[in-house]
Amino acid sequence: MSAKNNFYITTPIYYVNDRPHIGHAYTTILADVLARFHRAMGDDVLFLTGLDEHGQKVQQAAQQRGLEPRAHCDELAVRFTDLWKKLGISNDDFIRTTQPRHVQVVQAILQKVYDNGDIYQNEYEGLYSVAEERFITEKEAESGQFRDVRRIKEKNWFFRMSRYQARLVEAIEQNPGLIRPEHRRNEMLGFLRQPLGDLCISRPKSRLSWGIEIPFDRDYVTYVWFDALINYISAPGYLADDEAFSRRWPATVHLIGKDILTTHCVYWTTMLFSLGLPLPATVFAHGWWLSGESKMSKSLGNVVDPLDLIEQHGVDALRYYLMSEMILGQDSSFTVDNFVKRYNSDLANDLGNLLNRVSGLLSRYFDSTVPEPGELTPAEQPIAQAGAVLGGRVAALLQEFKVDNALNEIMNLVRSVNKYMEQQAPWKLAKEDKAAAGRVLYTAAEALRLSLVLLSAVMPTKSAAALEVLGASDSGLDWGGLKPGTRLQAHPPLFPRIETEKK
RNA sequence: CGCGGGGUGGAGCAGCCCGGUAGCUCGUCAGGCUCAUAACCUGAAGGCCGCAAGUUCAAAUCUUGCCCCCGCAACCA
Repeated sequence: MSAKNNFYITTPIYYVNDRPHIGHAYTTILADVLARFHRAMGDDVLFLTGLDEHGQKVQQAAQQRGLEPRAHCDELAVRFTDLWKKLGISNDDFIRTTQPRHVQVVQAILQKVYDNGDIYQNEYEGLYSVAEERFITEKEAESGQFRDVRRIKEKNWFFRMSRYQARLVEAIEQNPGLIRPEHRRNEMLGFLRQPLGDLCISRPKSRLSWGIEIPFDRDYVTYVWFDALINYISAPGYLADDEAFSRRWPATVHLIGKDILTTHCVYWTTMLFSLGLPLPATVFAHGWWLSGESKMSKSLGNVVDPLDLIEQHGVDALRYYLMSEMILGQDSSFTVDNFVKRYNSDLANDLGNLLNRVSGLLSRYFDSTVPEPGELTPAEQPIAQAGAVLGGRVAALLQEFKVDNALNEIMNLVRSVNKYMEQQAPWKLAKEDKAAAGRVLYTAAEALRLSLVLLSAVMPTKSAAALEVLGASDSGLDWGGLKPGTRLQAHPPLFPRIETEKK
């Protein structure tokens, strides 16, 4: 048995104080695309996502709804898992921080870190908002959005994060791939130029009861982030299944939004240092979806619900749009207008229409059967060559998280096939030189097949459907996967054009 | 001088590290084709590459200064 490469990818575990929105969907789809691609390449994949269920805001959200926190979480958990099902998410595990398997590990880790001497008791002093019942940051206080702010002191437990600052800086400097994209890495290095304080990791039960009890002090529960981050190791079996854990850890990539960079690059890494565990290979922070020009936020009421688009145009179209439109590591603007444009030009006009052209011509002139490829002429060379190397190019780009570039590469092949069809005009050739027409149609169909195989990670449903039309369901990335003599299936348009009203 | 990223035809991006015809997708206009989902193909218009100075035979690309936009500045998920 050959050892398969471990590919362990995580999304953040989502905080259940609100229902899922496009941001959650994006991160999870991105992880899903990478997971599917690596599975197809034969890697041993663990794709983990889940929910972060403890903490103040969950407690408050539950209270407002007149529910017990657990009942509130259970209800929202269904919303998330339902959405993942609709989005075609192929996660291998789904962790909830209230699960015993997680709680046990968190408590064991707290004890372990405490025994290491990395946890100590001290007074926490900070600005406290009586109205919000929580500590707020200087910046939040300056915003003037909090009433009854006063400076108070509170006894708490602290994690000796400062002890690992030098080691962390060294790790980041020595490993350019640890934090990506690069400007986020710079951001963290800049942040770490300041002395790092210790992290307050407890909350007194008197003001927050919904959390994991600290094993050596029952008057406190664990600060949510200390609890939540541990999911990345509790799920694959830390302290529970050594064999499985050693196979999985360190994670290949933690996929996160840019808003939780510090928690992952500073809190989490120093926690791992304290535990004596290696750091993940990569923490990748993507940008945000903006609604037009402005940030998407509940208070602005401009949050896009992914479900609406799925119902209207299908999951794969949404997945394709999100993956192709978001430029690596940057913010992107989400508008229905852009969605429609991209759908029509890429999916309907270029890809779907090409399938129609090819299958229509094969139906008319070749009795819906894949013809013989024949001898390739100089006209076919560029197509065949591009097709042969495309898989490698896509893999290399995905390695760099350049999903948008990878999709563009694939669509370039599709576009070049449309061009090739125009130049070769198999609908004319069919009447004069049947073999030549067969060669052209075989080449076009084969390039299309390859494109579809590579698009499978992004559009699993539509790609599978189209490959079935070509009778090439489980074909690979080598040129020539399409077998002459195979019968084509009839099919409706793959991506019906979205008709927009004329202006 | 807190740290960092960015300003390229109407929109979104690439090119900048390793100076030398400014590229791609969408949009606009014209033409072609007619196998196809009014789809496809070809061509054109449209840019003093944020501003200024410098280095150089030559700068979007290197140097300096300035202007503007954005992110970070922790214990909030």
